[in-house]
Amino acid sequence: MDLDANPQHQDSEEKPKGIVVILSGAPGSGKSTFCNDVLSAGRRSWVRVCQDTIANGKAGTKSQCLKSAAAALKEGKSVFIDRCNLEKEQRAEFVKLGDEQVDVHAVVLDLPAKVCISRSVKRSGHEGNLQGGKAAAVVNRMLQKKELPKVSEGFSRITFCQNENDVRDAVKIYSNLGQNDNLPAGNFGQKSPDAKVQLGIMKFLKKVENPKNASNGSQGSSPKQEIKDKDPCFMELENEHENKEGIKLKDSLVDDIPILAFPSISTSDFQFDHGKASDVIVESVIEFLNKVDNVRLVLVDISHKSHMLSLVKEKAEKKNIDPNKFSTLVGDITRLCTEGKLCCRVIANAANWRLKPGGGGVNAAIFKAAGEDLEMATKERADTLSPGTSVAIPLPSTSPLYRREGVTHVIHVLGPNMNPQRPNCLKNDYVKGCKVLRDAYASLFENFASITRDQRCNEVKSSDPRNDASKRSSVDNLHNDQKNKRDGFHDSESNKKSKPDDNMVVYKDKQKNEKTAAKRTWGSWAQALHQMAMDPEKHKDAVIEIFDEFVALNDLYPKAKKHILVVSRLPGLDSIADVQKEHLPLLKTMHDAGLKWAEKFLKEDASLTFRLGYHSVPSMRQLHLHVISQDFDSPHLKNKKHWNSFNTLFFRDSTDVIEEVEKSGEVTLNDENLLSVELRCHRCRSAHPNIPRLKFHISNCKASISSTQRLVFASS
DNA sequence: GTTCTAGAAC
DNA sequence: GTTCTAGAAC
Repeated sequence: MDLDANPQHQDSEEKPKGIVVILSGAPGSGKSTFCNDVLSAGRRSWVRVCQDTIANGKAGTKSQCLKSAAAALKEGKSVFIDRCNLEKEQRAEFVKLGDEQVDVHAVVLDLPAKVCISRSVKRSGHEGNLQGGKAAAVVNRMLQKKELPKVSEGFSRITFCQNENDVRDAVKIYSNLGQNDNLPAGNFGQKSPDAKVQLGIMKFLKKVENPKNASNGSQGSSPKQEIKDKDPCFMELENEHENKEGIKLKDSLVDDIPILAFPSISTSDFQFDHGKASDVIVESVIEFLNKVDNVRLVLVDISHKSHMLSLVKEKAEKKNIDPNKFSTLVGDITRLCTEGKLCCRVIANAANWRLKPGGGGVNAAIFKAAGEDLEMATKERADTLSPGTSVAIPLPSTSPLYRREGVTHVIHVLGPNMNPQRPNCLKNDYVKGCKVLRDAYASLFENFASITRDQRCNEVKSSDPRNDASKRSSVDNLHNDQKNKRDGFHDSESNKKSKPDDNMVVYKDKQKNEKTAAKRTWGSWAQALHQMAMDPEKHKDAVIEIFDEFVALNDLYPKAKKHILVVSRLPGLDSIADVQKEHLPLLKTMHDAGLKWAEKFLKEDASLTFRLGYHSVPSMRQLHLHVISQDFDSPHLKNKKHWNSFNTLFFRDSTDVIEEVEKSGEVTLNDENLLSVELRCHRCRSAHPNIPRLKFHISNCKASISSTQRLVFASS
């Protein structure tokens, strides 16, 4: 059902409606190209109102744009508003151009930050004159304030484009629009509100957003108002220095709302009517959200053109369901976290009654992604499932779905079957069908609620060891804040708090022993640390301290002003993957040694900040703790892998490692895929297209480092 | 882990 | 043409 691709002809009696299309996108997102492409198709009389050129080819004001747009509409033309329009407030005046005769659309060019930055940086002679090195900073800052348009702002149609293909499709749709055509209303192509980059910062900025601006109620055109009226491109350039310190990450931006991602039940292979199913989903969601606070539900479908998603989204909007509590999301439910869309601990599976892998669709995908662990864990809990019920399966931490995505529970749900080819077909009995489907969702949500209750309970219990850790040293100003990560980007770590039951611990230990039996092999170049640890006397040049349990040495290729390694001397303990409970005293000794060095360096230079931790998958053999200052000011930091190995969850803070081993006897390690994620500043989380630009940025960024990391500062 | 370098990206 | 990345070899 390609609702959005087919223009609808208006009744010839009716006067054709005008359209205002408000483009929304960062510099470099392709707004001007979009307009020009549509204009050149020439099927409708369009006017492009561009703030960058409105004053005789030069930049003008918002009110000039409004005037010009209104005039064009009066002449029966349709209008593109070509300015960034990233924030609701910046769009509001333009939305008011709409009336019975004029529809207001939004086209959101929500392309990856990296793409916009690269384009902005390289462009020359762009009308807005946003070029060169400042572009990256500007684009990042603008994206942090991004508020995606909503129908409730007054748009009749919103088209979201997340990549070039989406843009091409949208251009096609508007290009094909004749003077007497209009387009169906609604949202098209939207991802979850969480899918955007830098959500954490955005949320924070919203929360504390400049109290000084809040009082801006003046109607006249004060100098302040004039700046406000300018397109943010300009504002950012003019105010860049003032704004530079504007970003401060705070604990308050962290939210820890349990999320359930679930597929639509019964509407795929079981052929349940989509209209009825979407009603049931929306009603069930409302009922659940009325009972339970502080949870989020996300309906997920892998297809961009999902009929179910658009139906549900439309109905949810009509019912005014808070989009923060319930939303729809296009994505692979088995890869939501690694795809950067959503990190949730609990996912639902549209299961079959035998609770067996295979078939197709979501069921096959989830069983495949979770591996044998899920099959075994499922078998322990249930053999079959009746329609209208669900069963929650705790996922063993050895499951790839747990390790990679942070999923702690899979809830199998069985809905009603309307497919005569499958068992227990209800033969079109939708009275019964709807009831069973309602029961299925109610059972699913109830299971989810009970899991979150358990997890919350365990989180309270688990807070103690951390306090112990912080008592270990006077300089150990470790932040014992919530561990939840701010950006939802690779958030698996915060998911590891659920306390497994005793059976699970036994099971996990067994798996671990099997795993350690197959040791990894190390190349010749990976032996250097091992050799130094075994025979430190021979390496006096690098070694700075020798004890029975460990040696400390200067990293041969330091990635920051101060970067040392504390290397264990225990034979056979090659990496953090080999660590078990018996190694806890060693880990603590190494941590204390690392802290002592950090303290020493801080006495020499109090401006430094340190982090102590391990690489999830080290390149060098022999367990070693990195003690590294957070300036990352070093010519040896040359590539993406270097950066990401210290600035993603690939780097495991020593304190967290100790805590996890104390609790569960092993450490959660994160995937090497993290080494290739996009480059982000460790302070303000802005994205950068390449290493040289990132390094330039971090040399200037003054934002404070996230307190979710275990930092060591100078004690004052 | 680094170095070297082809070729992609700019 | 220059910059930057990523894969192979060590």
